[in-house]
This record gives sequence, structure tokens and C-alpha cells, in this order.
Amino acid sequence: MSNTYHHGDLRRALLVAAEAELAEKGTERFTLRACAKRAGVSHAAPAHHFGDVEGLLSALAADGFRRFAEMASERLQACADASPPKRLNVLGVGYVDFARANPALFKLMFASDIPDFDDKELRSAAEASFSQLAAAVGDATGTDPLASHDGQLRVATMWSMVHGLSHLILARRMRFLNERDETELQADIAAIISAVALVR
Amino acid sequence: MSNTYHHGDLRRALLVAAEAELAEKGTERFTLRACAKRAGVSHAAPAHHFGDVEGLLSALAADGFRRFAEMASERLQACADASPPKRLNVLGVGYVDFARANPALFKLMFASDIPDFDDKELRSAAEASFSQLAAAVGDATGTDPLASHDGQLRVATMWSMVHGLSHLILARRMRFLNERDETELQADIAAIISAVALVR
DNA sequence: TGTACATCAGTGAACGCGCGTTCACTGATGTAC
DNA sequence: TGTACATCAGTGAACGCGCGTTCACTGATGTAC
Repeated sequence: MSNTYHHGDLRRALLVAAEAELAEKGTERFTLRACAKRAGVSHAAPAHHFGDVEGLLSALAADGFRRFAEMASERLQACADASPPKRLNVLGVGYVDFARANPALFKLMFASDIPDFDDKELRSAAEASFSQLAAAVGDATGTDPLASHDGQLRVATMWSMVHGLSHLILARRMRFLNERDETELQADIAAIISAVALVR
Repeated sequence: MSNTYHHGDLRRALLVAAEAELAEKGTERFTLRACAKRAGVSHAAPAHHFGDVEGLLSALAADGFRRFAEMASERLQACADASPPKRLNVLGVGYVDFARANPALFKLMFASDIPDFDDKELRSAAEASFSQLAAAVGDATGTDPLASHDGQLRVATMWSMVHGLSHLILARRMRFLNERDETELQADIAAIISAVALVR
């Protein structure tokens, strides 16, 4: 058993390394060479799996959307018996929690220019997440969320709310929220979201 | 009158150039050399005024906040006689309009890592904008927006709403909004914001 | 079970490029006398 | 009005650096017979 020459799952390892690099250095200073080094591999290796920086980041963003959808499913399942508006609120809180737990990944997922959104894998992963949100809005409001103009606006409202809250928390722009401790913050997030989620 | 050696207002010209560069290339590929070239000046000149990239971007972000506050004041003044909730809605629509009119600048203003937020000028410009929003929320809800916990949550709700909507529109992630024409989009934005702005 | 061969993942040296930074300089401007 | 001088904004050549990319290579694996 010779251990090193073939890595085994370098693709996976590079995604993990890329996420850590992104978290440490941000998109500006993100380099393939640093990812390769972190994964313990020569700097030319990433090209084999991802082609270029954009390819690696697109794959990472797609991975982020899949993880988000998975988290959302788990949380919804955990409150399967609750009322639809309550479940929508739970999903919204999950959205913000995900962003706070994976700030660099979250920013990448919603960066308009970096990942290649024509990438099929990325696109379908993102749309699966979106559908989850739309369905929850539909359940809570009792309307088909995407068939009617009104339903679309409801989805847009909820999504904007949780997305903006996530982004402002990550950017540390709402000072009074930054000063809350974790328990208080959780309560505040749920309260803010409920201003939209429980609207009939 | 010799025309060129001293530029006159290179600082201003570099800010204009930097904004255009940012719009064209994004933060990733933003370079001082390109800004200097665009301003028609040697590549070593920017250091005289801004020190380094971060200094230039911080100054640009501060400029963005000042322009935002100015735009907001004008719009509020134009509807001075309307009801407070209506005026809050106008301010919210202005927020989204500003983001759509200055996408690169808007992203820079809310990037968590790029501009140096300890910069005094940037900080005070940002806080002035924030105060404007808080005051409008206070007027609309009849409470001191920052003194009470409830008031803070109202501000956070409104800000999250308009910020998230702006960001999702810029990132082109809400497909059904992308497909609207300008008039429809304006109406939809106002409708979405009113879900929060008119809540009593 | 063994041998030969094709395939593939990862290597490492080399390259050219554009970047930020430095620094001695030079041209323009303002002020003192 | 003229002269001398200090100050300052912008120049341009030079530098070192880290990047992505290329390419001939090599080590490991799987498969055919």
C-alpha cells in the first residue's frame, strides 16, 4: 500500500481546502496555488479536476446549495407537525443560520460574478433550494407561490427579508445586532422574520 | 497655461476611474494600475492620494454613502407632505433604486472585508445614511426607533427587506423579477417593500 | 498466477505576465523678499 | 516686477513577487490475456 501518489479523493479535498481558503482570505486573495498547497498537492493538480479558478468556485457554490437544501429539509422535517406559517419561519431562521455558519460559502453562493451560473450542476442545485423556499411560502399562504403574481411577490418578500438579514449580519452593519449575545440574537432573528413569515 | 503636469483634481478623477473600473471588472480584478491608466496618469500616482488599494476603495465607499444620503434626502423632501408610512416606502424604493443604479458601488459599500471600516470618514458617512433610515422608520411607527428593543427590530426588519431585495436583484437570482420590464419592476419593488413599510 | 499494456492522477521545472512598491527625478506652483 | 527657493504632484524605470499555465515526466491502477 503506497500511500501518496494517488490522492484518492482529491476533488473532495480541494473543495474542502477551497472553502477554508475562501473563509481565511476572501474571494480577492483566493488562489489555486494556495488551495493546492492546503490540500498537500502540487500546484498544477487542481487543473486536472476543475480546469480553472472559476470551475473550482462553481463546484464549491453548487456544493453549498446542496448543503443548504439538506439543512433546510432536516429542519422542516423536525417541525413537520407545526403550522405552515411556523414552518416558514423555521425555514427562514435556517437560512440565516446557514449564512452565519458558512459566511464565505454563503457570499460565494450569491456573488453575481464569480461562479459560472451557466454551470448545469450549480444551476440545478440553486433552483432546488429556491423551490424549497417557494413551497414553504405557498404552504404558509395557501396559494400556489409561483403561478400568480401575488404569490411571486410573497416569495420575493420572504426571500429578500432573510437574505438581507443574513447579509447585513455578516457584513456587521447592524450594530445593535452585533452586540447581542447568541441567545438574544436567535430570538431577534426569529422575531424579525416573523414580521413577514406570519403575514396572512 | 501648461495643461498637464499637475492634474488639478486627480483625487476626484481617480475616484471616478475607480468606480468605472469596479463596475467593469469587479473587486477581484480591481487594480491601482488600471485606475491610474483610466485617469490618464502614471501608475505610481495613486499612491500619493490614497496610499494603497484599500485606501482608494474606502474613500470610494465613503463617497457612495454620501451620495446615497443625498439621494435619500431629495426623495424624502419631494414627498414631505405624504404620510410617514408612505415616506418610509419612498425611502425604501430609493434604497433599491440606488443599488440598481450603482451596482458596483453598492456592493462595495456593503462588502464586509474590502473597505477599511475604521476609516473615520467612511464610518461617519455610513452612519449618517443609517440614521436617515432609522428616523423614517421611527416616524412611520411613532416610536423612537433606537431607544427600544422593539424599535430596533423594526429598523432591522425594514433595512433587511430593502437590502435583501437590492442584493437579490443585482445578483439576478430572482428570475421572475428579472423578466419584468422597468415599469412592472418598479411597481413590484414598491409592493414588496410595502409588506414591511406599512405594517403598524 | 503472472505479464504486458493502456489509462489516468499528480509532479515539478519553466515560462511569461501584471501587479504593487520604491526611488531618484522633474515640472509646476506659491511665497518671501 | 523680478528672483530665489521650498513645496508638492506626478513621472518612469526598475525591482521582486506570486500568479496561472504549460508540458514532458512518472508513479499507481485496472484490465486483457
